[in-house]
Amino acid sequence: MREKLFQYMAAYTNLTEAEQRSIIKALDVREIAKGTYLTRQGYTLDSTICYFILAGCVRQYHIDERGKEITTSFFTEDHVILLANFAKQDQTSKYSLTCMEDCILVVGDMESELDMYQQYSGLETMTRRMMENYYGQTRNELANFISSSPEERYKSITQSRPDLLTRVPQHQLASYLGITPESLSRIKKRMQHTTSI
Amino acid sequence: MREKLFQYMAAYTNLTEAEQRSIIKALDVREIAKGTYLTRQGYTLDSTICYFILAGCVRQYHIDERGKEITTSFFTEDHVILLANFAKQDQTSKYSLTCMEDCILVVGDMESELDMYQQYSGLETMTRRMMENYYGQTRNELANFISSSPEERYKSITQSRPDLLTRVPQHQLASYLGITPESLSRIKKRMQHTTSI
DNA sequence: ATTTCATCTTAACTTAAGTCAATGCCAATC
DNA sequence: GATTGGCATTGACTTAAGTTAAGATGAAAT
Repeated sequence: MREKLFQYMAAYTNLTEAEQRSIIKALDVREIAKGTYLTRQGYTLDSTICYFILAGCVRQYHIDERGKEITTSFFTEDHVILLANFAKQDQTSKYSLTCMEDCILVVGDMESELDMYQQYSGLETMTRRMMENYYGQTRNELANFISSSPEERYKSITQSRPDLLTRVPQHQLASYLGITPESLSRIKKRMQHTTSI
Repeated sequence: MREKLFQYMAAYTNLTEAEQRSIIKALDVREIAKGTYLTRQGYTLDSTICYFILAGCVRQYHIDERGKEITTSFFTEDHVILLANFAKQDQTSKYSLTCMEDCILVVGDMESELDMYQQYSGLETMTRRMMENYYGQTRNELANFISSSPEERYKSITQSRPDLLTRVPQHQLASYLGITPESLSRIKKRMQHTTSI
């Protein structure tokens, strides 16, 4: 599974293969069981921790003021989660993170990565580029969400992330699209009619 | 105006003041007139360019398939724009960027910044941290947008970015909230009633 | 086999946003 | 001062999403 990291890193780095190998060897790769929580809303968190998803699916959600559960992200293969972004001022977590499947994650500690950046000068460049990319992707995701209606969002996700349709329950997917499960049901029904003509 | 950069950089860097000064001196700071376009939808763009906003407001928008203009970002003070994220495969721009006010921007070229990273070893660390932050902020923005209704979004923006309410026309703000100008009008009217009780 | 539970769907009804058209407002221009 | 154009609001109407409640399905548990 570590092998997957080579392909991924290749796009961002000019580190030598030897360097890549020793970096990857040093990484903390963990298998984490379905149902495990990486953090829970309201719990104090270690904001130096980050995750890179090699395999599996991690759901981000929270319970809002009215007691409703709202899913705001599905992190899957090649996605990165920075717990720093989950922290409120008091260092408790705004969101819960739960593994929807058995996952294989690289667990990173931003503090100890600083040592790695010292050892491998190209590594921080790689990380910077990756972050620039994640930033951009997320801005585009946001732009997409703003510009489209619930129905368009659903169509769009069937294109961009078709795996999600089978990997996660519909009511969580609905929530992630900003609508109720009932609305998603209706949208799918509407689409059956119009696409079969 | 360059002075503002010191304060901002301080939060991300351990560069010496002398280093910071020479970096800032080397930056390309430009005054750009209201109405200027930084890029236009459909035009070929230079995806190595990035902007840091020292003062002013830059609007991101596009014309959708039905010919409607949709505003998807307002970049203001301390925000960063990476044109790389605007590029389609053919290097034309998905979005237009226009200055809503006279702006003062740091105009960066990601290529030539590589030289700077060589000269100042702490600079890339600073950029990496900034990008990690932007990534996180945008993920939270997206989570916020997903979790809230149009009315909640409007309330939320009056808290988080009250300046926007006066800086940009209402119909563009409405679009940015994912609704029509008419709906925004009604939301404001509703709120007058309920808050005055 | 039965129960339990979660999930998805359907229906009836309410609410809010979209649409279309008209009006008022203001600032810029001639 | 009259006119134009852009913007914000309002009203009437349509459409779609939210809400509530009731079934249908299926998988897991007993």
